[in-house]
Amino acid sequence: MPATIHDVAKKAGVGIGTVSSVLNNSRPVNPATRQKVLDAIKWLDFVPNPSGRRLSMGKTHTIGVVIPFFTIASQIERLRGVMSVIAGSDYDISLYTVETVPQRNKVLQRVARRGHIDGLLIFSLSPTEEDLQRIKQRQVPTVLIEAYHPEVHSLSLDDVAAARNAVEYLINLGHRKIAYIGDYLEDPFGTYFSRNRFEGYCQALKAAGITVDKRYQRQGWLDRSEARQLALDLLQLPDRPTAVFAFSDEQALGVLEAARDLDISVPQQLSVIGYDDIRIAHFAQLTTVRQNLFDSGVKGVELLLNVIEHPNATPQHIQLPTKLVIRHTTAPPPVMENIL
Amino acid sequence: MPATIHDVAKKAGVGIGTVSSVLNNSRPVNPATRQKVLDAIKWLDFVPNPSGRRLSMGKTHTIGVVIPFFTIASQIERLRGVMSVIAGSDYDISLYTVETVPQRNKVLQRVARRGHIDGLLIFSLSPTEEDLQRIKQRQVPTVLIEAYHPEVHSLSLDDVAAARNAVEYLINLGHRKIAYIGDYLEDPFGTYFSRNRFEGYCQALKAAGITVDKRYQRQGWLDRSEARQLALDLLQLPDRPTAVFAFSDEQALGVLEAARDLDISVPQQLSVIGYDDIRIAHFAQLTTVRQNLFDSGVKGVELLLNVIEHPNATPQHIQLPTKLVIRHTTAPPPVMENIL
DNA sequence: CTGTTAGCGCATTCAA
DNA sequence: TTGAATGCGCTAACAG
Repeated sequence: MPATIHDVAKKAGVGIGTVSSVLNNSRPVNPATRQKVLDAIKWLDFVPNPSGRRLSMGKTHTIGVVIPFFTIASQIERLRGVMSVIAGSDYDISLYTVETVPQRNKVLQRVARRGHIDGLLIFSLSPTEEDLQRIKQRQVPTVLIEAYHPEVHSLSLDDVAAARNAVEYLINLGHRKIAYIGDYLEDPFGTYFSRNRFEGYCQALKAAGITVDKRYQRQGWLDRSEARQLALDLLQLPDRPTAVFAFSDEQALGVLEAARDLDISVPQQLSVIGYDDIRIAHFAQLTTVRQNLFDSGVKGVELLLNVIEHPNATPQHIQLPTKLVIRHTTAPPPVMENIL
Repeated sequence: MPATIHDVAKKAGVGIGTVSSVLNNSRPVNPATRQKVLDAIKWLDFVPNPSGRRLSMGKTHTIGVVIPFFTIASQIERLRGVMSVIAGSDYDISLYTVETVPQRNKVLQRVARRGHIDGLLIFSLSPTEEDLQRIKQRQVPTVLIEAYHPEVHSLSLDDVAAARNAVEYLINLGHRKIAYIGDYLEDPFGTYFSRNRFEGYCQALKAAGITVDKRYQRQGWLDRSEARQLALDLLQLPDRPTAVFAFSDEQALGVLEAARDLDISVPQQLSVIGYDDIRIAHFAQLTTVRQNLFDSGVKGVELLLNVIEHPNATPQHIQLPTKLVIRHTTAPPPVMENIL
């Protein structure tokens, strides 16, 4: 059995209060006594049991990180950002991945409460009204990343503008037949950004007087292989699009794979734009909307740590910048098309 | 403040022992009483405080997962495997990423003890003798994945054979000038597999009577951009290699990027083999040594859960299979070379 | 400056 | 079948 604070106290010939004091610097201790305690701690290889400490202090020193779509590279980049700041703090990270609705509910209903975690960092999941009531009632410090609710702190992107921007770029290159491959507009997790990106896509088309063509829209899971199937279908249309705007880099990569399957050269015959700028995007030379994913994780925990200290602060909503990164999967549409 | 077991007991008009009994099914409870308790629990939205439970039971219901090189895609795949089985258990995951030696030590010295976690899953980090003494002395159930020590349960690959196999494949294609780009043979974390893969590389060359040429060996961090630099250098050698065997897919991708920078076509002028078969490898059409990463995570926790139940089992060492996946970055060397 | 004690929330033992 | 009491390891308040 590991040593306890009592063992240390006995070994050092002092009371446990003194040991606790040197452990936490919670009150002045005579240097000589302190040294005795320190020696005992070292001798016994003592580290305080966190459960005892938690119970006593009513703090868990743990942050719950809730991540859906864990297969998606962008989530990992965010998590890396989170870990980089946590490593320098005295918090632990409890990881909750969400792949199904029951999992989502389990986390939000059972775990998201005081006594379990000190704060909750939620990626890409916008809380429902019901969730929100729970969170507020339980007073769990919460920060959303890439999600939004007016009453919860959040970091998010101006998805509408970013998507509109990307599609405008395609239009300026001369494209008219621009397809959209995205997530389901209404997904069971209650995300909202698919709607926003689609909205931006529509806005750009309308502003340019291009009719929004249903045939050029496809929905699927945030998954490369599914996007590939959708793109395969899309690219075999009699009047196939000359450009595709994808909801995410993962899906854009699926489109690139489909183009390769069909011997359609990119960007000569087909332009592709993604979203996120995950690390593979660079390798694939993908034109994409960059969001600084690592940074969003860093900023997210920093905000959460702040909220834990000041629980009653009014909700902040930080907009993270995006930027269109032009690489080599976009070009003007084939000339043939323009002549016809 | 959240409801406690006392609140439930009062609300239901019973003692806390009874509440605990229905919570844990630890002893028979009269159906009517049980229902009263259940109603109170639901009414109060009560979930037991884990710190209390932990302290009382001496179990944390938490598994620590230690992951170095978190930027590397292969680690994420393993973690996904871990999460997939944890989701169905009543364990939580505490994530510890290790990017520096102090971080490594902090985890192994402070966190790796009973009372903090019930078990430890360590990726890609072989414990030193000193680490081992600590682990054994503290009796922390531990499983290593892609690492090895005779006295700790482990899942690993026959790296030597897998690497030899890959290089033999290159030799059979006709290559003679085969370079190796790898991790540092002695890294500060105490991994060992870089040595093994390098050993396999050397074995294959020697068996074919090819001299192992120092000029064709490069070492760097497990990182794509660094591998790219190394490859840039390698490929500008006066008598440049016709094939590169990389320690990991990440590094192989760096080699591909370097080849692209230098307008060297793959596989016509240069063959490249990676290791891991991370998801990008498929997109990049990379020939690689496949290890089932997701599965290694699954098997790893399953073993750990088992060890937690049976702490005194003799150490198991499971060898995971590998397989050379031939895609489109390998081909016979350029004909010119053979003529000369 | 320091030892003692109460209490954090729970599981579990001992009585009843 | 159940209630009350004990202790898990710790922090913090209290008393000296």
